[in-house]
Amino acid sequence: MSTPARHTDSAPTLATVAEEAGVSRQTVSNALNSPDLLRPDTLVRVQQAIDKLGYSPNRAARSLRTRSSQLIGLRVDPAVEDTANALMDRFVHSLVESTEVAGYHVLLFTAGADDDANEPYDALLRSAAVDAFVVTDTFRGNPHADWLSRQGVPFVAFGRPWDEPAAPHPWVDVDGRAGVTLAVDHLVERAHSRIAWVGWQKGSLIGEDRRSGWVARMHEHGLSTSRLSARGDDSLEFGQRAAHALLDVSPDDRPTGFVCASDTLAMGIIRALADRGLVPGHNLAVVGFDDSIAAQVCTPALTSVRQPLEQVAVEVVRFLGELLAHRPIENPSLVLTPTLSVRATS
Amino acid sequence: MSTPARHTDSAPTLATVAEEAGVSRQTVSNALNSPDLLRPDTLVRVQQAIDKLGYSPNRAARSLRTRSSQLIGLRVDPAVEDTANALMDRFVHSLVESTEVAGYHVLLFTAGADDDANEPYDALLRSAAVDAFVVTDTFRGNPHADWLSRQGVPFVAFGRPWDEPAAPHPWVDVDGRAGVTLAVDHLVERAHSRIAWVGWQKGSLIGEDRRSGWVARMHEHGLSTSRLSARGDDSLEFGQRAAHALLDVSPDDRPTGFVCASDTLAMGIIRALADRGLVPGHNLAVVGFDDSIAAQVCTPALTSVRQPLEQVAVEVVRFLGELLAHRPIENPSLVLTPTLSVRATS
DNA sequence: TGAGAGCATTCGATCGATCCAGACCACAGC
DNA sequence: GCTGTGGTCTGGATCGATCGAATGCTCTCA
Repeated sequence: MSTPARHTDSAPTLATVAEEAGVSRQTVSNALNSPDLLRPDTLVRVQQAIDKLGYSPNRAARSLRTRSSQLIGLRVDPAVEDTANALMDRFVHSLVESTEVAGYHVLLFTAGADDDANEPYDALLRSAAVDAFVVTDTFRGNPHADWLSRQGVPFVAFGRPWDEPAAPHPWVDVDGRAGVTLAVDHLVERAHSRIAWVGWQKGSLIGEDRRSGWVARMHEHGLSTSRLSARGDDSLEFGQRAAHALLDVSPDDRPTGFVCASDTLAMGIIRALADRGLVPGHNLAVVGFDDSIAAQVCTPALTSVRQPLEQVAVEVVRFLGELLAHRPIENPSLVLTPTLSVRATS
Repeated sequence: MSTPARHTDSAPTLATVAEEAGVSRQTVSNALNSPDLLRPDTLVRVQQAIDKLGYSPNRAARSLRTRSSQLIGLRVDPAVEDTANALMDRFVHSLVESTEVAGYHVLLFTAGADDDANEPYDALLRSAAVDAFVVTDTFRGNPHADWLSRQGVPFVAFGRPWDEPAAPHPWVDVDGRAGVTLAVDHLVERAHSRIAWVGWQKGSLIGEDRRSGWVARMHEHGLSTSRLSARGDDSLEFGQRAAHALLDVSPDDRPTGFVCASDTLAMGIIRALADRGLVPGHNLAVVGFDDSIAAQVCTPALTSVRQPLEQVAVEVVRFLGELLAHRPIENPSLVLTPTLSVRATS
């Protein structure tokens, strides 16, 4: 088997393999990159030499020559502990798996303490450390997308360019509006008619999109939305306050169902209900958004809209492949539909 | 400002900068790597040329020559959605930040569908894609550590080598036993005397370590541990079953406090209490382990042992630095102490 | 028989940085 | 004046892969 401490020895190179197989360096290179160029018997001979020596091409050398690092940059923001961040975990896992299938790896970086949040993107690209980026900004729009586009930086976004629907870069997004529609339908089926919305400020276009699903579907069901909407920041505290405010009205006006822009807000509502000695379930329902781990393990378990992150990752990587191969993408945008994970709170 | 589509043009190289500054390539290289070798006025001239051209050294070329990629490999396991996995999120963020300060980046990879889980490590190292690894296996021991050590692979572990305390590689770990001790003390202060342990099977050495904190501290307080312990897998369902079993005894024998090996188990206990119409708080207490997001947002919010992951990451990177500089590490192991995040369930 | 086509393989140059050895210069000491 | 020393800077070789052009070879067909 392998010698101990082998990794302190010098590794075999193309030249080593070539000598072992009795061919030239280029032939070994071809055996790896375009095997169909070789005569079958030569290919076998080279393969045996490669296996015998345990050879793997040096990525730095290949990268230098081909001008491609086979790395995809992904920015991870400073660790804010909330449910949305935990959501990224699922996405990152899927992304890593998908990129590997395509022969790439994922490189993580942060914005650092720098004033200019674009700087790290530029630096990584200038030094040819990565071939492209995956940009994710799920809460508000993509502040970087615009700048990156103008700079000619290759990237694919998770999240659509709200401010500029005709943006040229490829993107994949989840239909938040459709997700909320699912939630409303679900509560209507459960005989709820006064269904409230607890979401984000008007500034968040994602928030407005999700909210629009509530407004539209409520009206389609012939239900009123008046005085049933609350807007604030994405915090448990706001969810809690909003629920209390919505419930502090005459009994007939009280909502019996809550649809939220995030699981964090939904958790706040559950806490507000607990403050009042209430538990969501049959008569009172709460639906979150993101299907975070917290939604799954809390008691009672939270019904939540689940984004198909695995599929998002796959599609993002597909776009990346096209982009890096300089193939034109006929339809560089894709909207996927979420599902509803029904649990105890509804 | 910068020209649009600049990244499709060819980037400046050392030679470009050298010409611009009227010096040789080597001098530019020195300006970057050992500025003290240059005369101050030359350094300024070179710096100006660098700034003017917006030059960044090509990582592939540097990596090829210096035989160092400045990348640290980190394996992310297939996305199992549980509270422990979310914990890694915090660690990864901190790790990325710490590595950047040290001039490194983090590269993610998976074990893939391969039979041999060591293969990806070997492949990345053979191809010189990474300089070292960070290995994390928080649930059971480090199955890879042994193999990696024998292969001479440079790595630092988060989690101590339970099966071989004298293992030669550097590692950083959190004192789970001390964390549980904190939890027990906290409940004793709150006047609990029948405090149960809900943890993992005997096979898990981490689990045994945590449990030993409970056993020892209970006895130090002169409290009995008999018939107050449950062991099973790390699932909400087991936590729930265990709590029911522990409570299905005569009233005098019932535990009033629960200390758990994980937040997942604690969530199961909370659910079991809910099944019985009980809510943890004053008379009944539950303490989790990991301080996951779920612990923070569920209702009632869960008291939990918090691992100092940010500090772990910093120390791991410090060890990595020493390791890669081939400096001997006098004391290559470090145990950090967790804290207790006190919330509503206690 | 010899020109031409097609395939398998080889050779030299190259990507962009750093290593290494040595050149140049100013200044001190004998 | 000549050697020695230390601080600066330079040019060529090198890391290990791929690119591009060219070679040798076999086989076909006039």
